[in-house]
Amino acid sequence: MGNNLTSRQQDYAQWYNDLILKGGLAEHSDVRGCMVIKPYGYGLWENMRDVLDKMFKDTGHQNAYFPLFIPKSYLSKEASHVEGFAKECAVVTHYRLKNDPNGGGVIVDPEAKLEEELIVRPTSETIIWSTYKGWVQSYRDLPILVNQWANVVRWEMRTRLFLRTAEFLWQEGHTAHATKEEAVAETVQMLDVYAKFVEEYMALPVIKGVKTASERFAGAEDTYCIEAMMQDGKALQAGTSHFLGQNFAKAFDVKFADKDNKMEYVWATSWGMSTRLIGALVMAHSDDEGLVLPPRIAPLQVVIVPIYGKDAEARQKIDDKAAEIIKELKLKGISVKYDNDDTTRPGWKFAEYELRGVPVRVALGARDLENNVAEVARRDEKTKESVSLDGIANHIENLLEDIQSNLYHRAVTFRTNNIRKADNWDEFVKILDENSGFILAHWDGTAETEEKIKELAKATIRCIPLDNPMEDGACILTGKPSTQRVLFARAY
RNA sequence: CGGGGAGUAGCGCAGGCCGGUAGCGCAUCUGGUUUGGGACCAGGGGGUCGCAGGUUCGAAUCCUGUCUCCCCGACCA
Repeated sequence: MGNNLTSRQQDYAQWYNDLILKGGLAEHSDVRGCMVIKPYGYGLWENMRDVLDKMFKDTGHQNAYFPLFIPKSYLSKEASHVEGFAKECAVVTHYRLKNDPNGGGVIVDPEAKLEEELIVRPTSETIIWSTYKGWVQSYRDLPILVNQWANVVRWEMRTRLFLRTAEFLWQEGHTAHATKEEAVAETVQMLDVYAKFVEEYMALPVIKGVKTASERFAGAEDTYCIEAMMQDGKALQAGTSHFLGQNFAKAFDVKFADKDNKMEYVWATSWGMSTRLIGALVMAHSDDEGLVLPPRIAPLQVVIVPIYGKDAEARQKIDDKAAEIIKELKLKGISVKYDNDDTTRPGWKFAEYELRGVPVRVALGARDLENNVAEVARRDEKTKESVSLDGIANHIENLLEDIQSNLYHRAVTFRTNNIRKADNWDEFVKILDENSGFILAHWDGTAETEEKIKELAKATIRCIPLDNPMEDGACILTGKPSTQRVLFARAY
């Protein structure tokens, strides 16, 4: 054996990198901080995208597309928004190249300087709200429920495949509403959509909550989030939904006449989920043998490996039986590959498909056919069983669902075992150092204390959980009174 | 952007201190035997040593610059 993967124990960060690269999801590009998403990784993204897209449409949203470039002046129209993004913007200053008169290849043509520089979108609120201004006159034009699938660029200092890249793929929903209540309801609804998607399809339990002021999106009144736990106990934000109040409507002067013919500013939301979630998926379920992918979004759900012998006739029988099984599986909408490539041997294939996280593997040999069985192996638990060929497609269909739910429950158990309460500073620090994971603790509610804790313990408030029970207590740092525990963790 | 490490065949690495024209394992190609957990035998191909300068009769090796990646910090989805 020997898959040359770094184990989680050895070096968690290296293990993650190995999985992404050797699992065939992505690789580094020639451009700093950018990655190439390979077909297998993109297949994963397509499945995630398709499911979410349907969920968006089922909640009344439509897709649209806005430009990659944003005039520089737009970004500065909303004060906290520009402050939040200014430090990581790529800027287009020229529109033409020319041959270097000194023979040094092509150079930027200094004659072709843009009058107004363009920002490559780090997010699209500004360009969208400047557009919405023209779309809204009356309450009858509302709500606007639009989503776009796009790439965005944030010039990050330090990048990691999927988790943080300079360019990434995402979706961003941007909605406009007549009332505050409606906008808040939309914000919460989309948070629920994300939570449902991540839990039911990614098999990853999340905690829904609201961000503190300092962790809030630049330009938002409230930022809601779902937080997931990785196997190293660190938190990863899996999706965000923002209630933007009237901030962008005011910045871009988007008003509407209500039923009483009074002019009002529009209420806004925005919400996003990105390719970063692929990183979360990898870190949540995979093991030292490779990727472990939830069946519902795995690019390939089942692989069938024939075990050939010398006998050509027996070989044909295996192919025929495999074709039958494949036909049945496809009728059930299950994706399946028959790997009868004769240049690699079965053992090699077993290891390879484990590395790639294919949920179910079926091995079929002459010996099996004699007994009317096949060997069915599940990736999540790495167990094998002999299954009768009669009704094997049904068996596999059930097995896929079982794997999906097992992954989810495994992740829930892990998270439950790694959420702890801390009632004073010593406990807090001890848990972070010895156990990691999430910590529920009291906080006095001030940004100063939050900042101090971050500085001292490198842990941040991930969120104030929704439906949080009220409980009197004392802040773990200052001892000042607090009415509820908030969720702390070290985070990606 | 600061600190540490690294770039030599598709992948993983040795060689470097002490300069003399590049090697190992895996992969690949051909032929054969094989096939129930990363097969074996025989033969073959593949590298401007990250890039650009410099020193030298001669540079993978020494010097300078530069780019990229990884790890740890500061910043963020």
